[in-house]
Amino acid sequence: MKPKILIVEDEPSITDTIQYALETDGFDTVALSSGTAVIPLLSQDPVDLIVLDIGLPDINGLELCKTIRKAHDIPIIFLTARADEIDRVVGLEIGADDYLTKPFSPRELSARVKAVLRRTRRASPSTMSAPGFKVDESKRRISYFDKILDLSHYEFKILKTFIRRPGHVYSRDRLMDLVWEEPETSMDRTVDTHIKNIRAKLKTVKPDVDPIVTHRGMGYSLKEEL
Amino acid sequence: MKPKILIVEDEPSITDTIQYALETDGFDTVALSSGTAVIPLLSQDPVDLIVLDIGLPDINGLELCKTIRKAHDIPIIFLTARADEIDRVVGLEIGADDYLTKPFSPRELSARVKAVLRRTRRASPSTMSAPGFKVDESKRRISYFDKILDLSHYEFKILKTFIRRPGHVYSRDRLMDLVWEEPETSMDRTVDTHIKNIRAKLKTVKPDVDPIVTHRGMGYSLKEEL
DNA sequence: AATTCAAATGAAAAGTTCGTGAAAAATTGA
DNA sequence: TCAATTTTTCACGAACTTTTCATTTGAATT
Repeated sequence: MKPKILIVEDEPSITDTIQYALETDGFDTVALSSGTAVIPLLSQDPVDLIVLDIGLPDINGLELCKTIRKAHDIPIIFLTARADEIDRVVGLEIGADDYLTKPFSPRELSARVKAVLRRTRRASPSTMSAPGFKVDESKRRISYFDKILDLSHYEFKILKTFIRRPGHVYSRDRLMDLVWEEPETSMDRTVDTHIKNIRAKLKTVKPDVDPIVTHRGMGYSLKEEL
Repeated sequence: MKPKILIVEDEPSITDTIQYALETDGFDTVALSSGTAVIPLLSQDPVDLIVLDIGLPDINGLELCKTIRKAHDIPIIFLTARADEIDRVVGLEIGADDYLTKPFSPRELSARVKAVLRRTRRASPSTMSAPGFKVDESKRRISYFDKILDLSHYEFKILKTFIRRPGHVYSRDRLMDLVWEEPETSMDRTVDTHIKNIRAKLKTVKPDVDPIVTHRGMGYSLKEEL
């Protein structure tokens, strides 16, 4: 069962190099030279990881990433020519799983792919986990120290988002983007209130710890360890 | 630049074996026979990885691990005599980076050390580094000699700016431009005060050096080397 | 050594952001 | 439809951050 990697890159020479390196290291690969074809492909051909050039000519890579993330739970590694784009990519706005700045060695890319897969593999088979948490996607349930939480729709989605990347700091805006269908809706303390409710529910299980960390002026994250 | 490995193990024969194996493979080693000495040592002598026997007589290995993790961002490999302790170690509670059950071959340990170092070197995306600094953009954390700094929003951004270009001298105005959303609000000693606070926090980690250099009449920069 | 002036410092004031409870609005489902 | 539940809004106090300012320190120049 080789993992399948989708490469989205408009320059053939780079695509070739990557493809060769990844296949040598035991991956299956598919390559696309345009961003618009990604979504249609994903819906019929599941892949395990996407290597995405954000400097594509036909589409904004960041937007594409958002779109992918809306519907799929696939790790994404970014390629970028400009080092200063990195902040937005890796930081709050998008949440890439990793990135590489051109030029890079194919070997390095392959190593990153392996690392990201190793990291997310554990998480994927429908029970993702962070300290004490288990997510059962099919039953739409999250348990916390083996106690099933009674969560509302939004609470579930927010908590799932946190669990997917423990330690990652999500701004309120970013959470809105990820969790809400229509993120434009003006919000005041909406996210805060949901966090409050989630915290209250977690507290009934473990009264002495709060696994949700507030980062003043930045957002919230889940503790990586208790 | 050999990576330095700290070995915490109470049985001298094992310590010797490990030490020999690791040094043969090009690592620097330090050994401690008691757990209580670990924290004091870490604060003055940064190491790259810890090999920790959880069956130490003087201290609970799991607790020690937690304590280390509180303040430092160092990978840990566990040694244990009892295979059934492993579950708790590798599972959610602690998050060891790897483990070995006694008896093990020194060669095996050395291989694991290399693997963990390789993995963690790359693990966190976006770790820019300057002398002793690591920036994890996604977790909004900066560590200084592996100690995680507790920084406010502006402190984080200012320090990140410095780390991006060690040695580069930033005027107060330039810093304002780069870090503040609305730089028009020019005030007098604002930047100075933030620098003061950052310095204070860095000092708690390394009291004897000040990595921030003042350039009279010009601005501030970060030392390129300590 | 004296002078000068930028920088460091401590402390207080001003300004933000968060957590919270309660109530209003929207949604769901019987 | 109506009641129950979920989601959003809002206002307030507490906690924390940022800014201001007066004073001291200290480096460079004379």
